[in-house]
Amino acid sequence: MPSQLIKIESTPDLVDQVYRSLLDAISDGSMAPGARIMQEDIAEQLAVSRQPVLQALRLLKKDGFVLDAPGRGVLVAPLDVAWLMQVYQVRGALDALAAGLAARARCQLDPRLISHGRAAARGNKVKAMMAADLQFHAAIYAGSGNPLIAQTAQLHWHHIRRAMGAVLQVSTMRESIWDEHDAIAKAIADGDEDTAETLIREHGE
Amino acid sequence: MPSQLIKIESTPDLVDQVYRSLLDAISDGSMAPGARIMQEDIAEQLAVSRQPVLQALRLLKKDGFVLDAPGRGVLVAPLDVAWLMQVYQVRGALDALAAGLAARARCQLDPRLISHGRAAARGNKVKAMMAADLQFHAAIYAGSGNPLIAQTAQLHWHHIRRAMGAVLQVSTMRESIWDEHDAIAKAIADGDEDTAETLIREHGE
DNA sequence: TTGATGTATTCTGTATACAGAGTATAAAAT
DNA sequence: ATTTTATACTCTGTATACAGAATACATCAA
Repeated sequence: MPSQLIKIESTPDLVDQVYRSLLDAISDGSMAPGARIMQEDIAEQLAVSRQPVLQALRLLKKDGFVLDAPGRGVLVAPLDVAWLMQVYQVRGALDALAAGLAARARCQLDPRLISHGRAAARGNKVKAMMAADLQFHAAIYAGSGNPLIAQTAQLHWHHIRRAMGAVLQVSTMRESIWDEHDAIAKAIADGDEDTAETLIREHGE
Repeated sequence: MPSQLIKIESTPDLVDQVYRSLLDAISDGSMAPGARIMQEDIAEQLAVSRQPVLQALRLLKKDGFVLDAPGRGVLVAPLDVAWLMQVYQVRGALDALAAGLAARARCQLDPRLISHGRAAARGNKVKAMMAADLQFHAAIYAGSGNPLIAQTAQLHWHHIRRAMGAVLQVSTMRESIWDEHDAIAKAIADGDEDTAETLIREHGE
């Protein structure tokens, strides 16, 4: 054996690539809600056959990002306020669970997450703010020791990201959010489950 | 217009049928954990081409019921104790959320759910017990007014069903469970959010 | 007998081909 | 002019075909 070799990354599976590509486009709004999706168009744009596109669309359908339009193929799911509230509710419950578990594990979150978040909040790039927010929450998911939480919540974040990009509620993205994040991180580090859960619940508005 | 017509049920989509068929087989244990899945075999058994099978397997992979076995296709996900604990944790959080929301809505659960459950608990058919249990919890999900909860939790129940069927922990399926269910239903009907949440958390062991 | 190498088989993923369902358009009748 | 009907077109879902990757087996050498 020579020195340790880096593991070869698994095949770049076309279906997966198409899935991510479409998910990105839908999340960042470049595919408008309600827009009709035609397999052939996508396939041509991505230079693949319709087969991977078909499969990717089915995955997105399962996630709720596209809807069946019985006679006309599929549509990008419209942004429904009620639906979004439901997403927030579920994500809130997952956040609370994760925060509690992370607190029990006395997980020490990287302080840079918060300082970077504050820096982003002072800027005016919505994307950067959301990325920092997601990173903070993802760190809590990771700290919970339950990867299923991250897996489930990740999807919800894409829905939220979509809504954020559309509504552009920059005003609500205040630095006060990072005060709350700071408090949450402290409670988790102190192993104070109840406080962590309560804070992150309130944080969810 | 004649009287209102019942909506026509959507096309019976082969992918969906294969998906359900496989999910059932995996959940009830007729496809053993760790068993290797060959697309061609499944396709032949269900009298369809490999195409729908391929897509159904991808959906199951996303759900965690089958795993990639890089060189050997896919295999039925082995029953991992750690994984199952994670599933329980997440489902517990969803249950608590649903119970709280249902309580806020002062949802009246059908009392027959509980009487049927007690009847099943006195019997010795594991399947009937689990079905009754699921029905009770599903009623809470429905009462929460947030369909996303039901959708998410449904998948977890399949994982649990799989584990139950394998371990056959009949002993824990006591009638005491239905006393707890009864108390939960009462708390929900009374609109007592905190009690409902607390009870269902404890109920989750 | 054990190890390694080359070959054949097997299985997956992607592309192309085909058939069915639905919509839209155009033409005809009232 | 409006409504109805027929025809053509478009798009999806399924089947078949093809190519590549990985494993298993067999053969050969030490």
